[in-house]
Amino acid sequence: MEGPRVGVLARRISESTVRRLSFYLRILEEAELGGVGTISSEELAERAATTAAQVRKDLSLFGSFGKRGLGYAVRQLATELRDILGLDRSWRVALVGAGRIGSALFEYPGFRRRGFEIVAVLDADPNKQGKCWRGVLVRDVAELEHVLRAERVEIVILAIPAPAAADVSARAVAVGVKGILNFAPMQLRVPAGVAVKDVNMVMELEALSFALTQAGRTPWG
Amino acid sequence: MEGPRVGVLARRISESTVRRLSFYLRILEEAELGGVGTISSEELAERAATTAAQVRKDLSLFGSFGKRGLGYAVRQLATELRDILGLDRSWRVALVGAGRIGSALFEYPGFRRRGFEIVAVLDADPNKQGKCWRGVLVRDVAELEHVLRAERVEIVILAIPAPAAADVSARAVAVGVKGILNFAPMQLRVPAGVAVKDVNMVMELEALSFALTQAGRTPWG
DNA sequence: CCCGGCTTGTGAAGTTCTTCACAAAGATAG
DNA sequence: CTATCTTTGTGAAGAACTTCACAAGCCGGG
Repeated sequence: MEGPRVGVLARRISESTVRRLSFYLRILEEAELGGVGTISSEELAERAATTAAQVRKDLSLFGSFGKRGLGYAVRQLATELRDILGLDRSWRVALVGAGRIGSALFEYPGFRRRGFEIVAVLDADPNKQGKCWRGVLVRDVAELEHVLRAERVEIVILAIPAPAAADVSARAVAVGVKGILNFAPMQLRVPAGVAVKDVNMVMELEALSFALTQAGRTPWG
Repeated sequence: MEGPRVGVLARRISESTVRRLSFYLRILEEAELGGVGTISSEELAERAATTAAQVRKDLSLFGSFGKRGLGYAVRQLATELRDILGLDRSWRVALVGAGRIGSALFEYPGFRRRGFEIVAVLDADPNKQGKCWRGVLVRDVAELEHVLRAERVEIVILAIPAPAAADVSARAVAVGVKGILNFAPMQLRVPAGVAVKDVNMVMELEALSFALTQAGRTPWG
């Protein structure tokens, strides 16, 4: 009804834009809960800690969703963004690594709320295998290929130590997984067409350390 | 002995550069363990999934650490990078939120290994308060200011739900904390001079969802 | 001691991302 | 119905980041 979606996507969308789109969506959903019907790029920008021009530019990459003089319809824009981000469906996710981080991720309600369903859990430790986590059996990581296929897994979360990550990643890719969320502190090598996102908490702390160190070294600290 | 450190830092260092520096450091430490004495920008680039020119540019922002015709001395460059990143010391960290994520973070050995010492844990839940985690008492978050001051905390990790994050963040900043690692899915507002890093796992999954959705929509999927 | 091969450090060019600024268009009031 | 006010969408300008390309410097061999 509005601008075309698919055709527009010839241009490459930057990672920062995608990150902001996620952010806008979260803000819109909050606003909708608060009963807000319409929102301007200015308001959206303020809550997302960016500029109004940036908001409009980001959205304009995918179409024309606003009304001049009025702003954006909150509910409609949220729907558009969910559609753009591929969140208008659910994703079948496997969690590899049933240690502390894996277990925290499994219990985290935010994933399911967004349609990411953890349909399989795997671990190399025999003591963890066979346990049942809220209806999901913890399987042997040796069965990875079988489980991924049987459960039609699309995204794999790696919550395992670095040395094991490369192997598991390669095997997952080999059976057709196209998305990996990697918590292991190492760079995964994947063929083109496979998306990897890294979450590296130590690196984030190191960036803080750098910032704090700089502050101490510069006069405007 | 080499180029000056402090003087060079007039120019702003981009976030991506800092991220890569952390990465280089990790690679160098691996190489050192492997007994490698010298490494070229080319090799470093390959392992960090970037380009040789990028590596040299990043490093050149802080000085001249290499030898032409030879490369970089692994051990020496690692030391330089630790110094640049402020990792030649230890940091006193408080963890707010003793839930699943908080507990996983507390147990994660990577933090301590890099000099980030969790010297205080706080939670709002009376059932968790009073417990002892490896020698660290879980305190009431109501005592935040007192604990942060008493323990001389420099960095706070927020592993609490979004609604509580803004309040705790403001109180931490008020007693002089200059660095915050935020796991809550919300944008914190902090005054200039305070560094915030966000870790948002749902957003990372959403970025994967976008990438996978795009792949399906484009011919070169 | 000199020469050829290799690798750094860095201006310049190229690319990508962000901000500016304004025409176009819908809303509202009179 | 017109005038005015608001806000979008978007070329163009500007800023930031990356890649190129090459002079300068170091090493090892003859």
